[in-house]
Amino acid sequence: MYPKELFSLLADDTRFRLLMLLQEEGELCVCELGVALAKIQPKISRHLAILRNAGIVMTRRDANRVFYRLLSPMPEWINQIMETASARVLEDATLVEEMHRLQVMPNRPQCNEAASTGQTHGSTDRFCSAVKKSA
Amino acid sequence: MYPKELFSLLADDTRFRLLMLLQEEGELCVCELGVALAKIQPKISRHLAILRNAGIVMTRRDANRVFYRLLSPMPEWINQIMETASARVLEDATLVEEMHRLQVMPNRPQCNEAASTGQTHGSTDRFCSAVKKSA
DNA sequence: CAAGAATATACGTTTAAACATATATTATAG
DNA sequence: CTATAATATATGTTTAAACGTATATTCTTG
Repeated sequence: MYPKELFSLLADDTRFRLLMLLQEEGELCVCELGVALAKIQPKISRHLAILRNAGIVMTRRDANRVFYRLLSPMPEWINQIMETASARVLEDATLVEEMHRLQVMPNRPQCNEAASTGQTHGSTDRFCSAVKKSA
Repeated sequence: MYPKELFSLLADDTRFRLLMLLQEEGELCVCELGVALAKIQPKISRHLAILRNAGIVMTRRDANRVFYRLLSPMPEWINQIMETASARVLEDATLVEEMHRLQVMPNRPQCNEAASTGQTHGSTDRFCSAVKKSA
């Protein structure tokens, strides 16, 4: 990935907040991210798809939830930039509000909640990095 | 400046290259930047204006040339991000080509060339940071 | 003063990103 | 199988950034 591409990803507010949240929280599913950012679902999914196609996040399916987290290992230069950005972000109130919405979220899925409920139909918990080729 | 604003500045290719060049070369006038990037003058000026209004570059007038350089002192977090980016940039050939075009530029102005030619009409060499308020 | 050089901006157009709504996909539960 | 939940994508529209061309500004030289 070229610096310009990374900066384009970070220049959109929704994507920037998604990445900051994943950096702080580690792993979140689409509905959690939607609640935290208070944005409608297709908007969250669309921006997550952009991040996924850029190869900067990974996904894990668990039942009918999809959990997102930052690519690991992350290239060091990207890591440095995101760390610097997140240090700045911690200084304003937005992230605090987002994390609060998460904490009071009704029916918030615990990580692996469904996975510990026992098997149902198909097997779950597979990882994929899903970098799609551009058109 | 918020991280999102910085990333928006860096997401445009012309602005990104302008900043990388200023970081490597220290101070360059508009016509030098135009030659290095091989772009038409209004395009260079327009993007320099965006950088200037964002407060990330400073200008110095010398005769009828205007020299640009990075804001100093630069906020540390911005500095970190630009350093990380420029380390990546040094790995590809584009910057080398740009600096070569500078070296072979005909009538390339030396820094302070006109200033050392003696006074003409008005005084020059004033600094300004020129952060314009947004509409 | 007029002429010319370097830079800046205004204006109308083009391009690309983001959007909301609707619908498709994938998986679970019954 | 059907119904429902979570997520993804397709489509047409809106918005904002970048563009090229033309022109204005600022300064120097004579």
